Amino acid sequence: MYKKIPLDINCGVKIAMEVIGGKWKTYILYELDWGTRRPSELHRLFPDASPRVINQQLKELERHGMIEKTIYPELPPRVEYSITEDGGSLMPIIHMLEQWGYNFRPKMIRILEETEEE
Amino acid sequence: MYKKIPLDINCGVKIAMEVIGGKWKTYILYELDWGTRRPSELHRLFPDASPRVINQQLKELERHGMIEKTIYPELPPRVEYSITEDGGSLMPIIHMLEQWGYNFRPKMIRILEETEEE
DNA sequence: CTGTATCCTCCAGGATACTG
DNA sequence: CAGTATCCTGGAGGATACAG
Repeated sequence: MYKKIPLDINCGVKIAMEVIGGKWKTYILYELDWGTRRPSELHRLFPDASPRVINQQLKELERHGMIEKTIYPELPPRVEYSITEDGGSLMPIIHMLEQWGYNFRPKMIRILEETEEE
Repeated sequence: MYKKIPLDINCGVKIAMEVIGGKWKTYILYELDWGTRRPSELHRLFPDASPRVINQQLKELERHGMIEKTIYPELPPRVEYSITEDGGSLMPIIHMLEQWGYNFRPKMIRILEETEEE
């Protein structure tokens, strides 16, 4: 039976997955890799995700040191997120995943059609 | 609100994740990349997973064309799984994930300790 | 040995309402 | 604008029993 280990800390793949596995994390990293973004901008960029969830994912990415949060104590308060060096080291992997998935896309579409379990 | 799209078929990353995202899939691919394996061998290799779950993941990997199943109609029946060319094309990515995670491991351990939410 | 059918638990992620 | 607190639900994946 599976033991609820805090995380398979001995498995590199699992560690990486823990960091990028969140539903919106790769999108966020991809976006921040282009430049700094404010929370409200991100919320607008991902209208399919509720703001709460985006904030959640931002918090985790920040905790893992993939992104950085800068708070400008203005009125109203302004917040900006940017990618860190560690976060940047993730981009090559994300691009590989994207490329592979894109190449596989035609086959995936056929598979989904043929085994249609809609 | 998030629409239950059968899969973000337009996002390469999500397609790749769909294929390798299962809890035991990378382990299985990793193992089959070394050589052919019978189900019972895999069950023994991953004692923390119930056989049912392994079979599940095998089925999905097969459906996606990452592995191949060969049935020898003997008594008792013998079955062997092997990795396909498409499956093999996944290995570089898995190795990158593993490498990145392994490099990040020390930091991850520190993060887990400091923010201990056990 | 290989595989399916049942049942159940847990939690990521979604909706909503609210505070500063 | 930024952020938190509540509540809720679907589905991945776990245990177990059983069939070919």
